Amino acid sequence: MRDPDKPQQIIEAAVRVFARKGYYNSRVSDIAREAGIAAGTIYLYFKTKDDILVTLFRDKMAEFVDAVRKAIANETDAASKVRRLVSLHFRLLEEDPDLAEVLQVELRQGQKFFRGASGQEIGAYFALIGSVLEEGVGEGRFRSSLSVKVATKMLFGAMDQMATSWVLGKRGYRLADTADVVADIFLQGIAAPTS
Amino acid sequence: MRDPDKPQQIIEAAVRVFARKGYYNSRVSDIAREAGIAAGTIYLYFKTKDDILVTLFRDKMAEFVDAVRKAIANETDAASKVRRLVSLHFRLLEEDPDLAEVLQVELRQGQKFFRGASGQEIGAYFALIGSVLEEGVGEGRFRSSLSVKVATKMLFGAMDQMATSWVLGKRGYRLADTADVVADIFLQGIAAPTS
DNA sequence: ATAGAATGAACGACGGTTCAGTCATCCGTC
DNA sequence: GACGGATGACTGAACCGTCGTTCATTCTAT
Repeated sequence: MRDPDKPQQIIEAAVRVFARKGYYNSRVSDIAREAGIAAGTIYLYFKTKDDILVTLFRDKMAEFVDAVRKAIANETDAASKVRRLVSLHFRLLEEDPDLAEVLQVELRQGQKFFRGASGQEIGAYFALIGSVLEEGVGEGRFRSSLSVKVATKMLFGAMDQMATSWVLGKRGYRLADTADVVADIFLQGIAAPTS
Repeated sequence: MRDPDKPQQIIEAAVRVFARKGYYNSRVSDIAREAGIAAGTIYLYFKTKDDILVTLFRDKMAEFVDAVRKAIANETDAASKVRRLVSLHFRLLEEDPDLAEVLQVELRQGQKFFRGASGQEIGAYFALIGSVLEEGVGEGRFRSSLSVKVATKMLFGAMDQMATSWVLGKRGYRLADTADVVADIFLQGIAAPTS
């Protein structure tokens, strides 16, 4: 009988392999070996090699955004939500370095060549950040003149670059330890002038 | 006689082709056709396909960093330098959309798989940004407690994401028009508390 | 005439995908 | 309980199209 979570196992194997060698330098047979199955078996669960990457993006990003959404739901004010978001963003990547590698490095290729695939989920993350910022503007804590779109991209970009540097570097420090500094600078940047 | 700027022509052709299809989906013969030469000719000037990408990165990044360095040299205070840097960063990418596409999308792959190649030049850009921030701290305009390393990555990441969004989007607006907003938020974020 | 630049057809390696065969599991029959 | 056939997951060697790269030949400039 068909193993119901074999696709998941293949995805997990693919994350490890892609993290090590990158998508285009990974062989389907590498993924198969990593998953402990034959190359042909992968084609029982995925249409093509591309399909593996697309599914990986979709699953992992959706999971990621969901975790962040749940975590900030409890916080009461927008500033706290931003702090929590940054902290969790870093923590999630730090806890799964292979996934971090894949998301950080392959994501852009993904956005370009599998647009519809991951675009949805990335968009959801941007929307989530944007809604928090809107909330802060409503509270009067963030500048009323704030361009939420720009600020959203800036925060995401800042976090993303922190993560990328951490991934590409030797990982000689704890990424999550920088969360407060990042949140501080960003929050001060968008804060309403103290009346 | 060997044409002395044929390598340059090949690089320019490669930028256009990579922008269109991405590195791994581009054929050496595509680059040759784009450059109006035969495939074999490329191998008179470049050792391998990888070599084209590496050289492209090195040349273009060095050029980029140099342009920025020169532009900010005139400005008197650190804040103005930051404004000028952001503005030029966006303008340079906007003026050469193909290059923007390649740098934004392929750069990470590049950093990972051709590390030594582009790493040098990227590092130079980070160092340049960092030195401006140090200067601002020295002036007392930026927080004395500022983590320059973190702030550098945040600014770069913010600019990078603005550019990436612009590239991946329909380019329905002027990237350079957002430069002031970005600089404003960042500068307020790192500003010293008003005494 | 000669040198060296350019050509592009051909080569060979590579790797995604397929599919004929194997094997494990289940179920009906005796 | 034993047998055997049916089902379908799984295998992995082989296939085949795709390029990166080479090199014998042609072209061009001096």
